[in-house]
Amino acid sequence: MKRIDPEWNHFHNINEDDNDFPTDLKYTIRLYKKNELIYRQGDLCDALNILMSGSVKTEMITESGNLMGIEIIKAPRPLAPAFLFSDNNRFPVDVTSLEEVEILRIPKDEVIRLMTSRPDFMQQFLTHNANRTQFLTNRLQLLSIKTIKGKIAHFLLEQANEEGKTFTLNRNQTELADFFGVARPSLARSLSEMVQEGLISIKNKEYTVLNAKGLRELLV
Amino acid sequence: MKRIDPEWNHFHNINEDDNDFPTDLKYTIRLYKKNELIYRQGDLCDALNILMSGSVKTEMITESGNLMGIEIIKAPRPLAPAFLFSDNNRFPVDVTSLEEVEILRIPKDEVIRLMTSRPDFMQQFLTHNANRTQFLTNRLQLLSIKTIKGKIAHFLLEQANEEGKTFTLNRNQTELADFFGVARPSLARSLSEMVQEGLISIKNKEYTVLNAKGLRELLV
DNA sequence: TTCAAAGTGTAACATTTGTTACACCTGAGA
DNA sequence: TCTCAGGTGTAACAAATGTTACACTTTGAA
Repeated sequence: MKRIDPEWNHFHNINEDDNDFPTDLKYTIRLYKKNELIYRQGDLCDALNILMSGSVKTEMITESGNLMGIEIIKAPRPLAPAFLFSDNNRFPVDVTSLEEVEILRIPKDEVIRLMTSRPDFMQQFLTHNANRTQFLTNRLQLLSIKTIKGKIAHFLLEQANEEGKTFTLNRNQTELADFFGVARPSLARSLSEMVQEGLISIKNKEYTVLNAKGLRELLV
Repeated sequence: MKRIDPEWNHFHNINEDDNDFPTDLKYTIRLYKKNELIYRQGDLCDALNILMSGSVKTEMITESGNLMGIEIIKAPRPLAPAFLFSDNNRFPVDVTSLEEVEILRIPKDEVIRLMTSRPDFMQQFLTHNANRTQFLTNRLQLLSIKTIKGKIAHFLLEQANEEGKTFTLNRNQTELADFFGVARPSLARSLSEMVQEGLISIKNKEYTVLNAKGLRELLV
């Protein structure tokens, strides 16, 4: 079985080709051509939608850390699984196909039945939701820090296990600035100030926390 | 049965006094005195903790919209239910009792068993998580808008169903500024500029959207 | 090695927001 | 009615961040 994105394996596990696929599961598969409007903002979300192949464009928040704006989702992934069970179960944004798209649609009742009959699926579903909540909480913490230095401190303290330990970031300044939601030169300025203040040291993409206590004071 | 906060009813439903309380459920109830450290940041979270009575202090993000900082949680509410099923199932913050506290503790295995055996409980659990995710997503959207005018626009467009319709806010400027995470005079300045620009009108606490299209352009 | 593209450091200036301070208004009680 | 506390409008200034521009460095491929 193809395994692309570890986080979404459990949804990819639901696959017609799978021997384990429940034979009595009620579901539909819908195909969309390129540039079709799949869901409109405000549409009722009464089924679990799993993007099986292709890619779509939405404006939701994603695991990658991007906010709002246009967002591209690639198969295999569920579409807005958080909205299936919420009280206000309506799509928050438009969903449009970017290419030929295949969507597996399992009605809410069936999802519930599937979960009660297959504890492993239920646990995977729960884990997914839990991970997403945790991600959102983290992201929210980061964004709620007002100053750029504070964001940097939060991020570096999370990365560095120990004071004085050196670690390599696989993001460049531009990506880091996007992640923080700030302008690139502003990030560079803050970084160089923090180096001057002796809080951290940077050599290429190798970062070292020199003064963890000082960093913590920036978190406000 | 006491029903304090509608969102948490389903957890309050699990109550020893309840006729419906499952007789074979394995659980423990722990009592804490005032100012005891209940959980420490990094502690393993392998059970569903429900605060049955009393109140505790934490630093998590809450439904009320407050970010980080010290947060007070009053019974009945679960403590960090999102972390029970997440891959990184550790408490993100310290939890300390503010008064005498009673905590119902259901092991993870038992929670799973309870959910499979009682679909209504499962659905309530799912709905709670879904609502929380939706809340966090909303909050994140708001925070990811950089300008104060943008935040105001986002908020007012959400409140106003129609252009030209007048509605009353039950928050004063100070509360609104806290909600947006900005300084009060800055909010007032932005509001009065938006009134001057003809986007909205304000009379006491009655707000009217005059130019919805113009507001949408502020969302960037 | 050479060269172009991407990444980085930094400066000058513009813009936005925060801070502080104070005057005014409004409404609930004495 | 008076009074006072909370809420609001606004101004002057400070601080942080964004914008634009450009030179330098690193990297990777020809």
